[in-house]
Amino acid sequence: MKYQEAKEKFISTWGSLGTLWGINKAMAQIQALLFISTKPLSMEDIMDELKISRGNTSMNLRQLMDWGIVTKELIPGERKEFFSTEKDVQELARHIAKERSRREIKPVIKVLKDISSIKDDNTEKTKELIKQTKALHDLAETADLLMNKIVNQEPNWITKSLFKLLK
Amino acid sequence: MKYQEAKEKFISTWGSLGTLWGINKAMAQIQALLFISTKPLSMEDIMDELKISRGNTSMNLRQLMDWGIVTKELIPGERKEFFSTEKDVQELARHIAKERSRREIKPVIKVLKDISSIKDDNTEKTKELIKQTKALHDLAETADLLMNKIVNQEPNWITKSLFKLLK
DNA sequence: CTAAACTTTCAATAATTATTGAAAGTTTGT
DNA sequence: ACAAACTTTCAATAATTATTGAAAGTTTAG
Repeated sequence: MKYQEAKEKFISTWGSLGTLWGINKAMAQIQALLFISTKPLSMEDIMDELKISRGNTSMNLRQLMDWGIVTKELIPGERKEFFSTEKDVQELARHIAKERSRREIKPVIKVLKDISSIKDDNTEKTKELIKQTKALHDLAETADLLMNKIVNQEPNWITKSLFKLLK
Repeated sequence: MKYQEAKEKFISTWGSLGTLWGINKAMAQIQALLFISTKPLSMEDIMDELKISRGNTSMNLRQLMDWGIVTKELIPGERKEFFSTEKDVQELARHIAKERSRREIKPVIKVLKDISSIKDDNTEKTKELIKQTKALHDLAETADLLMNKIVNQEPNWITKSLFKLLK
C-alpha cells in the first residue's frame, strides 16, 4: 500500500465509521484529512482533496468548529482562512466524548428522570414504566459520570483508566 | 404527566437517541416498547402501538434478535410469535457494547493497523500519516479493551468500575 | 470608497435510508 | 394433504438527510 492509497483508505474508513455513529460523512472526512495533514488547509485544499462543494465544506467546517475539534488558523500574509484539527488523539477523544455527553446524553438523562417521576397509580404497567426508566436513568447517569471521569484524568487518561480497572 | 404520555415520550425519546447514534428509529422504538411492556408482545401488538407496517416490524425485530437483545417467546397455545427484550439494563448495555465493538470498532482497528504499517518512505506526509493513524490505532485499541473490561465485570459492572476509578 | 478575494447561506436537487404492502414462504391443526 | 394463520421478503415508494451552486454577505488592500 502506497501513501495515496493509504490516505484515501483512511479518509474513507473514517467517513464510514462516522456514518455508522451518526456523524455526517463529509464532516468525518474533513476531520480525517486535517488529522493527517502536515499543515493547515484552506477551503480550496479541502474541496479539491475530497471533491466536495464549497458550501458543503463551509458548513461542515463550521460544525467541526462548533464541536471544538477544528480551529481557524490565520496565516500571516494569506488572505484566505486555513483550518487545522486537534492533533492529539487523546484531546480529540476528550472533546468528542464531552460534547456528546453534553448534547445528547445529558438531555436524555433529564427526560428519563422526568418520566420515571410520574405518579405511581399502582397499575402494573405504570410500575413497570417507572421501574425500567428509573433503571435506565441510573445506568445512563453512572455511565456518563464514568465516561467523564475517564476522560478527565489527563494526560494519558485512557491508559491510566485501564490500569486502574485491571488492578 | 400521565401513563400514556410518559410512555409515548419514552418511546419517541429512545427513537431519537437511536437515530443520533446511527440506529434506525423503528428498531429503537420497538426495543423501547418491549422494554417497558409487562409481557411479551406479538407483531400485531407492536404494529398497532407504533403504527408501523408488518414488513418494517418483521425486519427490525430480526435485527434486534441479531443484536441479541430481543428474543422470540413461544407462548403455549398461541400460534403467533411473541417477543421480549432483555429487561436487565446492565445486560442490555453489555450486549450493545460488545456488538458495537465486534462489528464496528474491531474492523476499524484492523484498518488502522494496516494503514499505519505502510512502508515509511521518509517523506514528511508519510511520516505524519503513519504517526497519526498509529496514535488512533493505539487509542482505539485501548478504549475498546477498556470498554470490554468495564462491561465484563458483572454484575453491577458499571458502579464497580466507577468506584475503581474514583479511588 | 471600491473592487477583488474570500466565506456563508439557503433553496433546489441528489443521494441515502427507511417504510410500505402485497406476494411468496412457512408452519400447524385437522 | 389442505387451508388457515402467521412471517418473511423485496421491489416500489416515501421520508430524511446530505450536497450543490449561485447569490448574498463580509473582509481587506489599495
